Amino acid sequence: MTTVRDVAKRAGVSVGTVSRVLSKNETVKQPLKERVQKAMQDLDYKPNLAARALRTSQVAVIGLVVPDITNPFFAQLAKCIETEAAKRNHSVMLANSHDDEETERKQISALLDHAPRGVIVVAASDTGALGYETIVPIISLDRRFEKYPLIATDHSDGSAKIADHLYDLGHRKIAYISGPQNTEVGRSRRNGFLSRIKTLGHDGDPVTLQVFEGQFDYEHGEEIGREILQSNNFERPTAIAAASDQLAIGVLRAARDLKIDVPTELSVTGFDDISLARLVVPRLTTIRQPTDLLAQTALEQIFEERGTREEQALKGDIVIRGSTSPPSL
Amino acid sequence: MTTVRDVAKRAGVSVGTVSRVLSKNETVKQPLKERVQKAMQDLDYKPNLAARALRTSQVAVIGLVVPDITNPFFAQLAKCIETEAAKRNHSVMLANSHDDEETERKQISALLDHAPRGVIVVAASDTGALGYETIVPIISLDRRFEKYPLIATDHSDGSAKIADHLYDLGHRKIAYISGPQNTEVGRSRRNGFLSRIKTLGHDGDPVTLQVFEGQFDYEHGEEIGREILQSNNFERPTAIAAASDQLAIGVLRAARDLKIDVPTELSVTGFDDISLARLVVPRLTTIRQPTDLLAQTALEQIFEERGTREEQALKGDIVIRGSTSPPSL
DNA sequence: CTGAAAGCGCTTACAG
DNA sequence: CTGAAAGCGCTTACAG
Repeated sequence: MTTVRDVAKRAGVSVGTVSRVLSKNETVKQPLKERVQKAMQDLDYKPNLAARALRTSQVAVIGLVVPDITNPFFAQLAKCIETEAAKRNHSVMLANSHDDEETERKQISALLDHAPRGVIVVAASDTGALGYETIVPIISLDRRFEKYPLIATDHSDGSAKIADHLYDLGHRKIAYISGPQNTEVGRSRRNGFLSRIKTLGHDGDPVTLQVFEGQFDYEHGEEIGREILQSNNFERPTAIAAASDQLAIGVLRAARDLKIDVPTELSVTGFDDISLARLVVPRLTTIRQPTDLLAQTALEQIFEERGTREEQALKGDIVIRGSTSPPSL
Repeated sequence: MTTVRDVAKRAGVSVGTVSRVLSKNETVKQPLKERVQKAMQDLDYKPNLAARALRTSQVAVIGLVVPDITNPFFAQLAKCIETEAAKRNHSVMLANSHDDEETERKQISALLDHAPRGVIVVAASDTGALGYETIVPIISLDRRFEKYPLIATDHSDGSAKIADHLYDLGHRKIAYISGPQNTEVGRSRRNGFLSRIKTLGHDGDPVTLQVFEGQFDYEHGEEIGREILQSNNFERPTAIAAASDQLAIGVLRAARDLKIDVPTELSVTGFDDISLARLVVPRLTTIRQPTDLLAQTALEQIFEERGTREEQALKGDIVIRGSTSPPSL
């Protein structure tokens, strides 16, 4: 293991000087700097990160806690965060909360023990809390954790876009499958959708609306989808808007099982635009969450020097694909 | 920040003793030990991991490099690894190689700088290499990295099981879509399938076989699937075995587009058993990779003290679902 | 602009 | 069985 001492010796300078060129401190003059850099190269010097961390109480790591990395949307988010962190020469420590508050608290705590540059949390629920203060900046991503500033897609706006789209197509009997109402995302998406539909129904034709609730996953989509579609034909909606792509894909599966054709007999929409959304049959109309931008913004907030970290809501765009069409008469 | 000194002072012992109860060194007698533990609790003491790392040249972290965390199989693997690591109070540092050797090398290098307990690599390709030695144990998972011991499913055995299944159902015109042949997984799965089919065809009815090659992803499955299925009916195979679930799901999509019913007109099989496999329409017959066991074994190898790290091939089971049936006449 | 030196918080031989 | 002390490799005031 070569150390600053070895480098200093070879370059004929003090360890302080070596450290200063390492930290890109501009006070070291050109000729000396080059000599040191050459010595580092010759010796294939790599700084000991633990020693640096001990001195600076800071390690070039970003902690990331997600409910479940197996969820395609969180995987997408994790990938973007890793990419953004790498641009700043930071590594990412990943932990799953398994949608459990207690596990979440422990995971965050474990990450904080490493003294990371910051922690990004996609919260398991609304009520999770750390229970103590920390100097490490914490940012909520997609789903708010405790009091920490949230970077997220404007769920309400996105859902309203879906409402507009379905209404414009002519749908007047619509079912909405919301996410869990004990989460902010679940509520925002639902409120955004419902209030827009109500406005439209008030100003124009009346709209018949059914609302259901479930976890954001495939299984609930399939189950609730079947429930909705098995009601007799007269009551059956012509469109189902789901609060996530996974829910929507579950609905597609239920429709297929019941021999209900999408989109001729039923329109289906999702939210997120996971990569699967354009692979299912038919391809899913949905709201694209700007994952790159979410990740980028979250990282920016962490590296924000002036301590003015703030909430940010980013707009998502609607992506219209084959799963929606005008209702058949 | 409370330190060992604070704890020592409060407990009326030396810092050495505090450190010894911390490291579960059994030499500290019961009464003293309890006094120290009480002091730690009272002061809410948390050890400084950086300081510990500096002394021991070791941090409680497992590095994990995957080609792309967005790939559902790797996400599954990552989740299991995180769970296993947590059992040993280790955190996981995640990096994506984006299927690029150069990035992979850099990512592994960056992880090694943190002096982790071990690094697990799911290689991007066969030819990637680190180019230098390290004392940190490195384990290849699923796809071999350089010379490092590989923990993987017995791909050849799994593929042979698929071959048996299709042959037993009565398929005699079969297409195989292999993964990239510059990867060991790609080759093992292909060889396992082809050699079993050839044996069966030799001992029993002859089998007509077409072989294609692509990346392991959805897009290639769809593209190659379309190519296969658009050949005139006479030549069209009655079954397509794909080297991964993602490929198989792409094939399902192509079949759907071409109005070819699965399984009545075409049987389709995958490999991996990603969670999506039981959600597509129809549900996919595939080989279940024992992800928990893979993760567990990889971790065991890393923590193997006696330095006798060894290769291991774990059997995968066939999961028969709706995407396969006897060929129609 | 550069060097000498202190010290971050821990672990671990070394005594006793 | 426990304490006193050295030292891991770095960064950063403090001098000069």
